[in-house]
Amino acid sequence: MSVRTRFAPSPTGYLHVGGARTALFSYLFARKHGGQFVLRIEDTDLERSTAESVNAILEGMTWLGLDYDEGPFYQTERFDRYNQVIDELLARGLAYRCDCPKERLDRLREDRMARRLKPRYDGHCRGNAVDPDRPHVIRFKNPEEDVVVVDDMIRGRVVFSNAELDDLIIRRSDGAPTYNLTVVVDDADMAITHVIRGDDHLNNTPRQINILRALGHEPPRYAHLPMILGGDGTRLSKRHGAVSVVAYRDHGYLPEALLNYLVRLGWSHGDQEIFSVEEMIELFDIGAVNKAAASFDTDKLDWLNQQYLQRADPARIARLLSPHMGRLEIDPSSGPDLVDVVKAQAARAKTLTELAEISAFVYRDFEAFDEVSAKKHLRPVAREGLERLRAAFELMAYEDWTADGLRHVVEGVAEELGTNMGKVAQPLRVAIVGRAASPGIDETLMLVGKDATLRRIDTALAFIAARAGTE
RNA sequence: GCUCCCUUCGUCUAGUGGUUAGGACGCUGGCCUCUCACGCCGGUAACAGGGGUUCGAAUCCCCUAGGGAGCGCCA
Repeated sequence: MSVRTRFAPSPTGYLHVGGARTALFSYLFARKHGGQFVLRIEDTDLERSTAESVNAILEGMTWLGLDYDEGPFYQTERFDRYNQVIDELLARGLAYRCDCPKERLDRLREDRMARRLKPRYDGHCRGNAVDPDRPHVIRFKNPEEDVVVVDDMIRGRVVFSNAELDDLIIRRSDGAPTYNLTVVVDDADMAITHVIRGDDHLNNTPRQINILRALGHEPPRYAHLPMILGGDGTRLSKRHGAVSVVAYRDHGYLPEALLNYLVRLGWSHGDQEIFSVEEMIELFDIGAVNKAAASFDTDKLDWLNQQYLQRADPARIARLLSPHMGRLEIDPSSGPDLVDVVKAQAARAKTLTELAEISAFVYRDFEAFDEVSAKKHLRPVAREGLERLRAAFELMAYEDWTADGLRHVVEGVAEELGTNMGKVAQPLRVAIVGRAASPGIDETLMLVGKDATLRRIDTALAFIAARAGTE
């Protein structure tokens, strides 16, 4: 039988990193075994499910490249099927109608809590003939004896006693089926062989297995993934900044970097840190996934993103960078090829957003010198060097404005002055970039171009003069 | 409260009875160097606690502590 996994989010929010990792692991497992990966939208909670959420989830999946073979299937479109199954359970005496009033249920709950017991429905209506025409819910008749064994691919053997379980509601009084029923029917109908999901579902699993068995199905294999915690070790939430995967895209992260980060959360392969998707598929082993929850560490994600920024095709990075330049109101087509900028800058940024910020100087004059840099490098002693450089640059023809030619000019001026490169290049760098960090001075000059270089040196000389006057 | 799950550097992890407890991020010292970054070399830092079992425990067992999940006409 071919392997079939599924990702089954409920559309009550965006796709967050925890969900994305669950989807990734399901995807990898299916791909590794040559099986299928199914997307199912669990939207039976009409109150909280929204179309925007569905779109956000699909958008996140697409951005990450987690392509599914079937779906998206929507549970709201399968109510007839669920009801058919519930009726069958009812007819076979495996489920029953219950009209216990809320007050009775509340009292039961309080009673049991007071007696230090787990709140649990007592099966009061099991033998009652409840009028089908009066308001009621349908409960599944859970076995009272024995145990249910979950042979989890990550947790190992987990045993639950049926005495701990109660007769759960499978159809609400409004006629809508509930989660534990729909999951089971869908996983069976969709021939899911491996259920990979968050470990918040581990406690639901014995109930689902019981329903599955009542329906005459063999349960699938289960793998319950540990949760992902925020950087402070608490549950992931909006407090932790960008929790939506699409927000990571907007903040300038590469999908392959996020995927790589996520796959290493709870899983590893020796000392390897960098994995392409192809490698993940080849090496991923669900049985080797950790049991303990992991904390999300933005610093490490940043490092990975920088690694990918350096290694990726510059042309592709340039395309992705363009909108980030746009956000700074810069039109890259107005200046040097963005691909050249990417080649010069890629190793210097952690995100596309940062890459755009540190590259803005190529396309437009900066507004003010970085205070610390200017104080250190734009001093009267730098004046003569800048003047000589300016004179030399002015004499250069536009077609000679090359990295090699520019480096010779700067080196030449340093030699004339009998000083080292740093004494000449740093003031020049601050003059044309605005701060003391940029690619090599030759590359930097080349990207900025002759006109802007001369203009900015003039500005810097004026700055030095003004400063000399006030001191 | 009850049931289930979890526990190695700050963080992600390797480790399956004998290791100087390894790697990565971060932090940090240095090298490279026209700056920053990259890269390279080095440092910092962990087996939650207590009992067992064993010649020998991070590894096996028990207890405690701490954390998490579930106990819904949410999923």
